[in-house]
Amino acid sequence: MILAFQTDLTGRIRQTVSEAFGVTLGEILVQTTPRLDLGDMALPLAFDLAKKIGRKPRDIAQELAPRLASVAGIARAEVAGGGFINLYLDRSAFTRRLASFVSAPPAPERRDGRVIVEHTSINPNKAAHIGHVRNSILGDTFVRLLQARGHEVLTQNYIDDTGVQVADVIVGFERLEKKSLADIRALDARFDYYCWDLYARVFEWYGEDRERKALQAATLHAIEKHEGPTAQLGEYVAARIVRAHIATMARLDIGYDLLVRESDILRQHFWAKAFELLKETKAIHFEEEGKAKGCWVLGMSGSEDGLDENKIIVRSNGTVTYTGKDIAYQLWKLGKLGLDFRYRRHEDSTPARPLWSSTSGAADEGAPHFGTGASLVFNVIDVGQSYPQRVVKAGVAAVAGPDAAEGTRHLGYEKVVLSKATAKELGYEVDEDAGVVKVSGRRGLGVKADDLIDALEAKAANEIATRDPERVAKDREKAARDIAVGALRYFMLRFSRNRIITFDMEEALAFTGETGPYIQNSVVRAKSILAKVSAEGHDLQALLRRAADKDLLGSWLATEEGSSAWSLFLAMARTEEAIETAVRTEEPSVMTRHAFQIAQAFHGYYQNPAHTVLRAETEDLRAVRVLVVDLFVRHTTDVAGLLGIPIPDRM
RNA sequence: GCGCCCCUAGCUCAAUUGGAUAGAGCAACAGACUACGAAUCUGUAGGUUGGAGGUUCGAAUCCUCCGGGGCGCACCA
Repeated sequence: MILAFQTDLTGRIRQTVSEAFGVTLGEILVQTTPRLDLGDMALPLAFDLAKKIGRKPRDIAQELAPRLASVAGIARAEVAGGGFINLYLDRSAFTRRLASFVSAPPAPERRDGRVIVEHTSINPNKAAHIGHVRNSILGDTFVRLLQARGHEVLTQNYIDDTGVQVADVIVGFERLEKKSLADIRALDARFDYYCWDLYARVFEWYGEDRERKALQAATLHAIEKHEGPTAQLGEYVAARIVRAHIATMARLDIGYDLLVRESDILRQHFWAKAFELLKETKAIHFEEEGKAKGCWVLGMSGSEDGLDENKIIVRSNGTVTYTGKDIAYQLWKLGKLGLDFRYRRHEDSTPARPLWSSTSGAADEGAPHFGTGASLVFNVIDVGQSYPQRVVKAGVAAVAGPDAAEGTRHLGYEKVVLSKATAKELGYEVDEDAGVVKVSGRRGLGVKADDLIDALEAKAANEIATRDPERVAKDREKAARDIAVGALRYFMLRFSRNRIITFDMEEALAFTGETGPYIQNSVVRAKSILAKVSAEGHDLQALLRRAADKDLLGSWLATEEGSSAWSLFLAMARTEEAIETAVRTEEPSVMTRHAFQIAQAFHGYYQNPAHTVLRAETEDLRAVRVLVVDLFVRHTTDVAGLLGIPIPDRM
């Protein structure tokens, strides 16, 4: 609710400054003050103005402050420091505005143009691990934030079902285990876990005899040709693993609208079309000599980032590289390819969350048209892929122009490594000199996503059992699931994207301090207060109406208790701003900190025994306290929802 | 060699993108349950922001140099 307020405010400031100094201001920065007793908002604009009109910042501030004090919603304005103008809000009016906003949040204004977010995109050859979890949680949360900003979002998960990683597992099944499709179908072990081990074994097996590595290329070729038993096997294995990944991510409340399979990109001849476009626009050229003789290369020298490099797109044997396929895919996302997939409903589609898949078979009737193009595309891919992502962007720029390239965003994030302690705990051999341990799919080294979630659930169930032994098992399990999800999502989001996360089991399992469960706990407590007040015969609605009185609120907010509540109100009002910042800076961690700050403000308020609702000295006090708790519950449930953090009934 | 990222309290991270006295969590220490559930709260201690220069009203943030660590620069994906 703060954005509309600030828009009004900056409009008035612009007008006032223009009248007083005849200067038109650009962007007007509205900041927070270091401490609440210095005011609720701070304006550093006198510093900029000082340069423009050649006067001292403090003098300018002195002159402006009294004029701003008359703006609606501002109680008073003071000059502080070298020339800050600090604004004190009309707490009563602001709180009433907040209350109506929170009890009936307006739908965000719809923005033009569709946004595509691609995330997860795990190779379909083994179980998901913690690195993938970071990707998916980051992407899913960003989707939620975009939607909260009014964007229409299409969430995609790219399935590289014709890649070498799948081929490796197929080599394992065919050569190492001598299994047929029927044998594999009959496997009733956890399939993604089975393949995790098999994949590691295949690399050991390759290592024993160099000749064996040739099987990888042959198998890949068979899969790409989409003929014969090996290709059938590849299709089956990839599809089954994808379903395992979907199930894993569903535990974290992560879903998709569309799965795009690389095999369909090949069979719909997306690349052939993209190749034409790249040639037409002279984005790529044929290399007659030198290192890349006989290849089609994309020149990067003319690109904006000034890289003086060439990237091979078509090999001398005529096959296209992954980067080339990615350019085709990216052009499709932007609606610039002129081709579309056919679509079928996926097996894991539900009425609540429809899921579609690209297909080269028959299209389902009534399937949506996903290929109409997006104005903005976010690719959630680890930061190690920055270079190929830049190449893709350069290709897009050449074919579709600078706007399309600008709409192609790499939402990069650093990797997740294991702490030494956790690696040891998992039974891996650890080099004593190493500070951390890198995960390695080839060596089967890493923490599987489902194992991690299981561990979190077990720990949460344990905690509940010690605190609340009477609790029935079913109820306990549901709460444990919610807590596990809250803990994991918060943990993966609280770091900036460019931070390497050193994953430590003990740290990830923590439920105290700056964690998801801290936020969940604050809301659960608040809800239990409301339930109790209601159970004692108080009418919550009547109390809320009573609290809405302007004078009652005004005088109470001036008290010490009111100030404590005020800091909470102000924090809640800033949610809109936090969402805007998180989306603009493409940094979801902004939101976790914001949520934590709100929860912390509430804990600070309600923990004070002098602020008890049940034993309130007067009905007026009970009324305003109910207002605090009620607003907090409603609002924080929504904020947690933006982070994908569920609120259990009890915990 | 070239490019990108990181270095902030003992540890893990923030700092509204150049703003006020650099803040949180964990760990440590001292307190608070006869109080709407203590997964909580209150307090104490902890800093030459890797180092040195520079830019300006103002620098953790921008520039230059140096040091330490990580990643990328495939006819792999």
